[in-house]
Amino acid sequence: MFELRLVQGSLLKKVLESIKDLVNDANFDCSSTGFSLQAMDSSHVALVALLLRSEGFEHYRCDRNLTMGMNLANMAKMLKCAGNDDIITIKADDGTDTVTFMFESPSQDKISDFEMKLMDIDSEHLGIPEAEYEAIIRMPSAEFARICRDLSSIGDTVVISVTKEGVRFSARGDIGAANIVCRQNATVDKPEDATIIEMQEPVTLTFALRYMNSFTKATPLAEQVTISMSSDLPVVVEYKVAGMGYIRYYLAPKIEEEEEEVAAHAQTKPRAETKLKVETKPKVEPELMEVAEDEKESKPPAESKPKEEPQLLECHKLDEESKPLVDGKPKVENKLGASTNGEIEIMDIEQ
Amino acid sequence: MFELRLVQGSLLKKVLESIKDLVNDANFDCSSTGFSLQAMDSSHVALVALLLRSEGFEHYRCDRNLTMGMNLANMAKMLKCAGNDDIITIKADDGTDTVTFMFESPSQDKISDFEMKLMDIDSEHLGIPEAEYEAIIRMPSAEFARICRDLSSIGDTVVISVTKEGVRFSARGDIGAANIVCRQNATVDKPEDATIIEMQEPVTLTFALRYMNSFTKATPLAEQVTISMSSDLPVVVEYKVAGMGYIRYYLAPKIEEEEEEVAAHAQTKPRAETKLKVETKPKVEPELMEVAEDEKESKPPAESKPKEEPQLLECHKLDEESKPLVDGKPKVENKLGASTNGEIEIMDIEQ
DNA sequence: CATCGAATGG
DNA sequence: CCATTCGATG
Repeated sequence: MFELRLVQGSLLKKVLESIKDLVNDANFDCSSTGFSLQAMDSSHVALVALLLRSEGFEHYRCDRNLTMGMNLANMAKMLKCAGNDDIITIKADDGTDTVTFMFESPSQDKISDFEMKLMDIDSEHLGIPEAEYEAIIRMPSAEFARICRDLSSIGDTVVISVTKEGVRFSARGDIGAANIVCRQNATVDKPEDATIIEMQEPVTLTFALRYMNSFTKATPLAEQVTISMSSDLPVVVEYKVAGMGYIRYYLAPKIEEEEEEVAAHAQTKPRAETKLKVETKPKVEPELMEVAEDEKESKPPAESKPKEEPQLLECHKLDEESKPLVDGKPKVENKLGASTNGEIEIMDIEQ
Repeated sequence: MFELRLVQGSLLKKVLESIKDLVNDANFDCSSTGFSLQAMDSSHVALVALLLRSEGFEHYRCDRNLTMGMNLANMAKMLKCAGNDDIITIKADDGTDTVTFMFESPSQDKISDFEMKLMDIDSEHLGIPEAEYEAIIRMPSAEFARICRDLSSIGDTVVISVTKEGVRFSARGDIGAANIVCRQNATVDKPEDATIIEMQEPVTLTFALRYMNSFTKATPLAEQVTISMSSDLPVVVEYKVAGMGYIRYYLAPKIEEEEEEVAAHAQTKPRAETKLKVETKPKVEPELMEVAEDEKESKPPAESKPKEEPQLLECHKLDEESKPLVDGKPKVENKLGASTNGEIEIMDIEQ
């Protein structure tokens, strides 16, 4: 039996709004650790990783690991029926192929339950590599969203360049070219307005704005966004889910051409789409999740540190032999970087 | 070299929103006097005249008169990328065919620049006639917009009748007829709510609501609108741009038929479109611009008074022999009425 | 269905 | 002044 209860139901609503445009169907992995999802977008260019840790819920019970395949659009539809102040309970009994969403109004005067059929989804189980990122930008999520939206009206592609002075977002297209430069401004006493750049090495990468704009659907979840970049690695765009975990989006960079070429190119023919290639992991290697320390201190993937003895959890499917938990709150190390299967590879398609 | 800097960038954004629906491509005329534009709408029925005087900018530099052909939709797109509080700088270097829009966020933490290609536009250089208007209505712009919108749901055409008692806007169509009468109410202590009618002669004119509704896109620019009318002359709908100048829209009246005929007509066949015919002035007669006194006192074209020796400025193209300026702030009289070229003529098409 | 613009609330 | 939401449009 699986049951979770979330008093701040609006969080779950926002989470679904943040991923439903990118992914049609996906498996939610339920374990004693938490409620999580990893999925590629339908065109296999981007990847979403969601983690909602069990500690973030007011009630959380997961007798056995379990995978629930859901149509995210339908799930979002149902969650839209919850008031923003409603308490949401998700329940799945063993041996049924349905999940139930329960919504309690704050006053307890209205109680709804919505039952949804589960789906059997070919689980491409994804290994997400950890990396040391050369540059990590932390900035107001609304500002990032605005920049991506603005640049979309100029071109399809954004070039993000990080230097010590700041970060530059550039686009060009038929009607002209644009550059937006954000200076570091950590000195603000309002931390939510800060723009902070941690840079080991200058990095310049190119991305499809279409996906960036999908990512920014998560803006309502967090006032700040973290953008982690390394040469030739997928960018990680992370939004924290307050007190519970995160949504991370991964997007492979477009293969860089020479600057001049890029410019000329943009005006003559569309650029080839670079795909984020993730090896599908056929239920062999257990899927891993990170349990980070308190939100305020947790760092982007690059900086997560091993804390305790790794606890492997098979989240992909029910596993009768799943390993014992550590006093009910298993500490699971992020083993992503160490994984030999399921690496993300950059593959240049069509060129 | 040409450069202007406007601290209240939202003004420029609004200006473009006010004209981009009416005009596709247009030449901006840059001179030491200011930044201006005259253009007919794409169907040659209406005319827009924009003037932003150099004194209205925080910085204004125009070494030589210069014409910049722009696609207004693209320009509007770029300006949309400026925040409402941003400072906007427009720059054009000599010998380039591009213009650069720079946006500085109030905190200076974000600086954007957008480069746009200029176009070579057949400049129909328009002479705009001045006239003594028989009736001038001054009223809240929002109220005027509301009236035009409301009447659009009844008919395609508005009849505006000015009498001493007030102004009547009428429309009729398949579903019925509507009359909206606004009384003069100058007594209000809130001047922005006042409706003032200056009338020498009762006037009744008929206009296509479609264009009126385009004009009201300028409503956000000014709390008051001025509507100047004379028999058989184009109406002038003017919105002041605070501290800088104006946008004026000109629209030729439809040829009046007898009231009954009009009613019957409207229900049987579409009315012929009356076109605003403007003689294209092939760079012969210098284009003139009005430099009005302080905004609060400046009057619509009909009432502008000669103040000093007229100063002619060739704004259409670089003119090495342009006349000297009066102590750097040229006072230019509106010579529109005196112009012998480029008159607006009413021409009844197709009937 | 999706995207864009307008109106309203924080 | 910015953000969200709703309505309208292609």
